[in-house]
Amino acid sequence: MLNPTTLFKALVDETRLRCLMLMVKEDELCVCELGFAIGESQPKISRHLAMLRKNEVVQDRREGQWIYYRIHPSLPDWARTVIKGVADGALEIDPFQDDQKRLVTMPNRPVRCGCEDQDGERCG
Amino acid sequence: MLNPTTLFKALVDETRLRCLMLMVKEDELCVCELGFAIGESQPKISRHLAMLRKNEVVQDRREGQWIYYRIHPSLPDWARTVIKGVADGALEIDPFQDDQKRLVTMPNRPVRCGCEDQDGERCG
DNA sequence: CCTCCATATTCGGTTAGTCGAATATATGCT
DNA sequence: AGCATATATTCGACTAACCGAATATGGAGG
Repeated sequence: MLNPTTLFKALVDETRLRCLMLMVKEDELCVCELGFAIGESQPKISRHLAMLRKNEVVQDRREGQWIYYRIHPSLPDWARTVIKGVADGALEIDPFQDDQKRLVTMPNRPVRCGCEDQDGERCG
Repeated sequence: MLNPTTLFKALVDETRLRCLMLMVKEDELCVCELGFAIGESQPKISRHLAMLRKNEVVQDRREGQWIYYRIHPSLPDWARTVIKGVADGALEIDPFQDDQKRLVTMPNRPVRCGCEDQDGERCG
C-alpha cells in the first residue's frame, strides 16, 4: 500500500512530476509523447516511469508497440488529493505549462484504440 | 515563491513530514515538543526545521527561550491542499499516529503566552 | 527469420541529501 | 558574571538518487 513518503519520493523529481502533470491533463500518454513534450531522452523518461510503475503511482497498458501510462486508477483518496493539489499550483506555471503546449505540436502522435492512421507512420 | 519541487523536497524526508503532521494537528509546537514526540535528537529536529523555515513552509516565533513553529500562514492554496491531503492519509497510520500519542505524554510541556507554570521547570 | 521501432534495463560516475558529534548562540535566572 | 536550558550551526563521513551511454527486450510487418 502506498505510503506518504513513497508518494513524495515519486513527486520530488521534476521529470517525474512533469510526466504526472501531463497525465493529469491528458489522461493517458505513451513514452514517446512524454519524452517529446518534456524534451528528455527516451531512457530517462522510461527509467522514471519504471519507478512510478513499481510504486503503483501510475498504471501502464500496452497497445501494439506503444505503452500508455496513466495515473493509477486505484490510488488512495489522499494521494489523489495531493496530486490534484499540486496540479492546481503547477499546471499554469514554469515548465509544466510549456510541456502541455509542446505536446500538441508533436507530429505523428500515435492513435489509440487499435485504429491506425493512413500511413502508419508515428512517433518520430 | 514556493514551487512544487521545493515543497516536495520538504515533504520527502520522514522527519520533516512527521514534524509537519504534528503542526497540522497541534497548530504550534516548539522544538523540544517535536523532538520528544518524534523521538529524535534536538540537532536533528532543528536542522530539519531550518530547512522548512528557509523555504517558508513553516513560520517560527520566539517566546522566551522557546521557539514555536507552525505551518506558514501565507502558504499558497495548492500547497495547503497538498499538506491537508497527506494529513488525511497519514494522521491515522504508522509513525504519525504514535507521534501524536507520545506528545501528550510529555512531562513539563512549555506553557504559551508568557505565562509560566509554578516551578518554572520545563522540557526535560 | 530478419529488421524496425518503441520501450526497458544495466553500468559506472557524480551529486545531493542525511547523519552523529561537537560546538555555538541566545535567553532566563540567581 | 556565571550557570542552566533551548535552539542553531558546522564538519566530515556516508548513502541514496540521478544521469548519459550503451545495450537488451519485445511486438509488428515484410
